[in-house]
Amino acid sequence: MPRPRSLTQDQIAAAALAVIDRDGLAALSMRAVATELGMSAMALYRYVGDRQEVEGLVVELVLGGVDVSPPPGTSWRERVTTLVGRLRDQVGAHPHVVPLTMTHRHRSVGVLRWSEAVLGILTEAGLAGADRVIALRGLLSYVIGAVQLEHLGPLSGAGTTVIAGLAPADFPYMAETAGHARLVGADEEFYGGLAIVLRGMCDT
Amino acid sequence: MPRPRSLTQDQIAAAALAVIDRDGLAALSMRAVATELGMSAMALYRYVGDRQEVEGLVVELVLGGVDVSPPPGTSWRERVTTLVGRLRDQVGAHPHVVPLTMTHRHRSVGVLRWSEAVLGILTEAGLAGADRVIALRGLLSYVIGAVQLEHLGPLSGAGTTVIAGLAPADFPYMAETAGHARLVGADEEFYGGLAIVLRGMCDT
DNA sequence: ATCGTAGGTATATACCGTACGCCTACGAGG
DNA sequence: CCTCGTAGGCGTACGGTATATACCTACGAT
Repeated sequence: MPRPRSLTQDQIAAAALAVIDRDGLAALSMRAVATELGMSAMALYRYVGDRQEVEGLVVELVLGGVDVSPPPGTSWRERVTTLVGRLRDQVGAHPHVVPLTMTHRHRSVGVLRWSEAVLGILTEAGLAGADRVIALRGLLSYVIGAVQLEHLGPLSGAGTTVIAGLAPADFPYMAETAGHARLVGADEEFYGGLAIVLRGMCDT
Repeated sequence: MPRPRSLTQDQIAAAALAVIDRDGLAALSMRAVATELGMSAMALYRYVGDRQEVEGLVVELVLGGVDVSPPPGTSWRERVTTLVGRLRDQVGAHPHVVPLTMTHRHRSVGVLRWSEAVLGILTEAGLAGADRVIALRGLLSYVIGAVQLEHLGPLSGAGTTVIAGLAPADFPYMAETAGHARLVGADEEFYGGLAIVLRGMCDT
């Protein structure tokens, strides 16, 4: 065989992630990734078919790094909380990737492995059939939404500006809540919401 | 004053939404919106500063259309369920807009009005202070995540393909769950998950 | 040493957002 | 009624994007 491959897809993913972490998601382009790798833009197309595929690789790199071995010797709720927390931490380490995780989540085997682990714990908790399906999807929904809310919320404080500038009298509850919200940390908020979901999931 | 404005921002938003609904989100461009309105691309910049602003207008158009008047004469859980359902329906009517709602959610007064209404119901339910903050954010997280899971999941069945093709023996729970999942309708799944969140939110 | 495969690059196309400059339609003041 | 200034709308141009195509070339097996 002629000329061995000089690049792996992981290297491409790592280069793309480096670009995103450094310059933001908008800076991700085939040219930028190629430059990061010291190659021509078109050279990438020997390894990926598409820009979309590069994005998928980045998501896989980020989401695949989650440790899905459940912590032993604790209650099922604590174990799920740990797995959820690890997912959150991994995404939180690369905030700019958040929008990508959404678009490419469904093709990630990392998410699949994570879901499999969570399903195992839910099964131990006594859930089965449709209840278990709904519980997993509910959990996934919460995590996806919460992570996005956390990282895409106050982008440059624009959200707060809208609240502050727009007739506080018309939004009395929001105004009051905003005061409380400042005192609630991100962790407390995230794990508090998670506790709500876990509490409602089954009786035991 | 010379020459009255011939366009409102709502017309631009409607045109952009029409493009998105017809040709998908990727087809959204200043040129496409302008063509939809029968104008030159640059004419839009008399009314909008930016492509981002157009996107914001679309989100506002979609999210602002949600009726936030709580249905009378029912329990607080039912009322929240109704408001959440209306939000889901509105977004569900324009699935291609989902990724935009995420990016521009924080600047939407529609979301603000919706949150205000939900907060009112939560207050009646006896929630206050940090609990209420966490409950609202938990609810928002669930809705955001669930809507995305619903509309961005099996994009052209790619997700299912991954599950099916990838060693069912390594993912026994996922394989089994997939069977159950096919029998659970989207509505059942969505409102089932919502019920979990509402159940865990407070005791009464 | 040679040859075919496949890596890498250079070029070209089509599209994008948008800065700039021009023409012109229009409403108010004389 | 006529004129004038403002601001609407458009044409062009620039720099960016993804990617198709065609080419040269480095390499490993023969």
